[in-house]
Amino acid sequence: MTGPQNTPDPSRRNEQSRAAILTAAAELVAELGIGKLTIEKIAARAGVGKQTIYRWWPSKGAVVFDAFLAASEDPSGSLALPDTGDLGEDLRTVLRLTALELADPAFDRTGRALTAEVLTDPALLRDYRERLLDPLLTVTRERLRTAREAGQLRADADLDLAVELLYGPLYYRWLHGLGPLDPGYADQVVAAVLGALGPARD
Amino acid sequence: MTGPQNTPDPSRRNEQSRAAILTAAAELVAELGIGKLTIEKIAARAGVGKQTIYRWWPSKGAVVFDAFLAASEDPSGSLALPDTGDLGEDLRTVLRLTALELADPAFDRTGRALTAEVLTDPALLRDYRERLLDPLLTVTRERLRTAREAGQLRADADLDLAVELLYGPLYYRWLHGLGPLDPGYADQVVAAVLGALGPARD
Amino acid sequence: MTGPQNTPDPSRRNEQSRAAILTAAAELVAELGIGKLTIEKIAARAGVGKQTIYRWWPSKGAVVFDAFLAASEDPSGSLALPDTGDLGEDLRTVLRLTALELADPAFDRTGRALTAEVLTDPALLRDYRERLLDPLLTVTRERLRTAREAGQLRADADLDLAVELLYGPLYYRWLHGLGPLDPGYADQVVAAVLGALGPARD
Amino acid sequence: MTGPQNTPDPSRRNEQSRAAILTAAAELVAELGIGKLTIEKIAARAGVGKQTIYRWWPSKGAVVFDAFLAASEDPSGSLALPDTGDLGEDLRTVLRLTALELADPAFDRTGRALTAEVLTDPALLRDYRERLLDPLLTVTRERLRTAREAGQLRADADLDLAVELLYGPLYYRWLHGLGPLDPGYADQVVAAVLGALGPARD
DNA sequence: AGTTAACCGAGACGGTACGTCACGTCTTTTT
DNA sequence: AAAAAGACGTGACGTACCGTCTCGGTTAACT
Repeated sequence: MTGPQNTPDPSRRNEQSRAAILTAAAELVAELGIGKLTIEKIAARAGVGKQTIYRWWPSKGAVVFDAFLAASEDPSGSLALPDTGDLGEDLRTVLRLTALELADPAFDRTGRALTAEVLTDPALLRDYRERLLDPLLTVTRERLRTAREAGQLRADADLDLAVELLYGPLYYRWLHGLGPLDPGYADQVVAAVLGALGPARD
Repeated sequence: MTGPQNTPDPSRRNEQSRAAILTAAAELVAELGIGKLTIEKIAARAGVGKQTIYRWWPSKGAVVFDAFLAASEDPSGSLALPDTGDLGEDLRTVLRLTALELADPAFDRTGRALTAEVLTDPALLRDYRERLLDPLLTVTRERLRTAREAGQLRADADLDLAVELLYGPLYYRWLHGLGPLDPGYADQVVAAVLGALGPARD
Repeated sequence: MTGPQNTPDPSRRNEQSRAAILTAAAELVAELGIGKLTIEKIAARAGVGKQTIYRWWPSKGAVVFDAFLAASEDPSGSLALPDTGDLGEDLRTVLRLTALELADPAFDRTGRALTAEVLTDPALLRDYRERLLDPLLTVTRERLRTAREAGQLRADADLDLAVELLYGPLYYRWLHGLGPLDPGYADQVVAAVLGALGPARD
Repeated sequence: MTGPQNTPDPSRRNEQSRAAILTAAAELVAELGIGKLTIEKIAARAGVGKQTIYRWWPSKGAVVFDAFLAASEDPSGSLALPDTGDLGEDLRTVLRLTALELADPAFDRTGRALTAEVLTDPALLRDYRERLLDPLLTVTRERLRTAREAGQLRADADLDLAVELLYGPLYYRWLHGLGPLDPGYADQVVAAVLGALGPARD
């Protein structure tokens, strides 16, 4: 699923095997971390031949990534930010949730492993962008655009910059373990961004 | 060097071997990336026994990290931000340099590999914090503190937040390949931070 | 063909596939030897599904053996030794031809591979005996019997022994690479057998 | 041990591992035959890494052959034929023993497997010749030479031929399962050879 | 003529073994 | 005592084939 590189005819694919592999991968990455995870262990746990994994995925990282996606991808297909009319409130809601997820110890190991994998493998990064990151950034940007049109942001506010100012610091703090990722921090970041890009105050 | 845990008597250490190992590691990580790098290849290239590496370093990542440090650590021992009196100018200088380094394709592979390693190995992260990141954040914070005392930032500006607002977006953009890391972007970030935390405009 | 054990209805068999398989097997065994030969390669070269091979043959050796037979089996169905009336001359003719074939480098690899297969697989050995070896030994024995009745061999000559004295040494020399398999050697063997079992000389 | 091709420094070899490997190979070939025997099973049974096998032997056949040799090679270093002065008696002794060994069902499987391996692998055949077959043929030839000098064989008897006339038929009968390998058969062969190459009877 | 059953090509599947690589430990010899 | 060298047990790699199993598609033979 990760890449449409040169996989065989997908219509002949065994759906049970695919699901068993993703389940096994998800369990094992939580148990062992990605470093100790091996294709052989995934195959064994899934009750599947190794070749069945190699046939459909190009790398260990791709399997794990798919397993992660299978669990987290919004099945409804649509990702949406709240829009109460109050930009600050909406952004606080989103960033608080983001902070909460990053702060979850259960997420930490998997998240770091996946991040490391994604940063290091250009193909995975592309996939990650397309399937998770870009959609998130886009809906955020759209929420900001609505706000800008409503005069809640400066008319010349750069929305790409705004988005990175929102998520970048959280991510930075999380990866480097610089401090607590609590709702207060999320609020601080939102306040700073609004202070920087909100309507002129004089 | 990375882990001062329970290494043997360092006074008997062979300095030539140490240097050869770090040089070989640096070369190999540039040639192969960290994934294809192995202790055996480092030993072979350095003309050194494997045990000599295992004796002094706890992991492959630690060797690479040391090799990276040996090349980049400020030998003068002191890291400093410029202080021209104009905070904006000084921050632009620093962030432009940071952006320049991140944008350097030669740095990209090594930087990503190292980042992945560091994020994934708590011991390495600690080391990275102590020897590279914290000093950088500290000098930045100190420059901001000076500025705050000079009235160039709000009196209630949170300096930890400020630092993360500065570096976070660059890092975020770099890791995810979201856009160009050019001087203009650095300037935008600085402007936003000053807009958010600068003295009240009314 | 090899095993009439429990194969499906032979009337529905696709003759083109059968021929393509035997041809492919013969080519591949010459190119690769029997060790590197695989059912999958035969199927691929013959443009045939693997199941079509498994349906009709019990083992790789059986396919190869059939391929060999298809090429060498006397299609006239009758194998005969010359009978000029002079036993020595007739035996020399046969053994010289046998030596010639064994000495042919093109035969060497295939012959050895097939021999190894046959010696090792009792079912194949049975087949080999029935379809190739026994007929040969029988006609040889019959020629000797005629000669014995004509007084050219001792009346008490053991014909089974005689046959093995004729073929055994050639085979032994060939398999072990003990010396040249030339007409002279064939003649020597014949002379020895006639010396041993010919009519008493006193 | 089989081939001095490009193995590492033998002085550093672990003798315990070597012995364990040969023992395991011998046991397994008797239990499973050579076809079902695998390097992995040998390694597992011997409690040894696969690499330790690959380091010292070039092929599965070579290991098995070494195992066979280790068990059967005359440790005294000298192989000898009896010499009672009566050639017929001495040859009967040897051929009867040979027939006995070949007829032993316990030897049959291993012997056939080994023979197949040896016939098929030129390097193994060379080894087999040098270490087992040639010494046997040589001592036999020497016994015949002594007899020829004593006038028990024709002066012009070809000793290479004689040797092949002795062993060839036994081997032929054994490999093809043509008949019983009993002392009587051995005696018949000896009688024939003496009849052919013994002193002229008129 | 329509149905049915077998063969056929293709190739995915759960497995086993391959031969290689690197791990981290160890032993031997040299410096 | 540290170091170069490298054999060792371990275990994972990614590949090759095994023999079995669907899956459509043809191709007889039998209603």
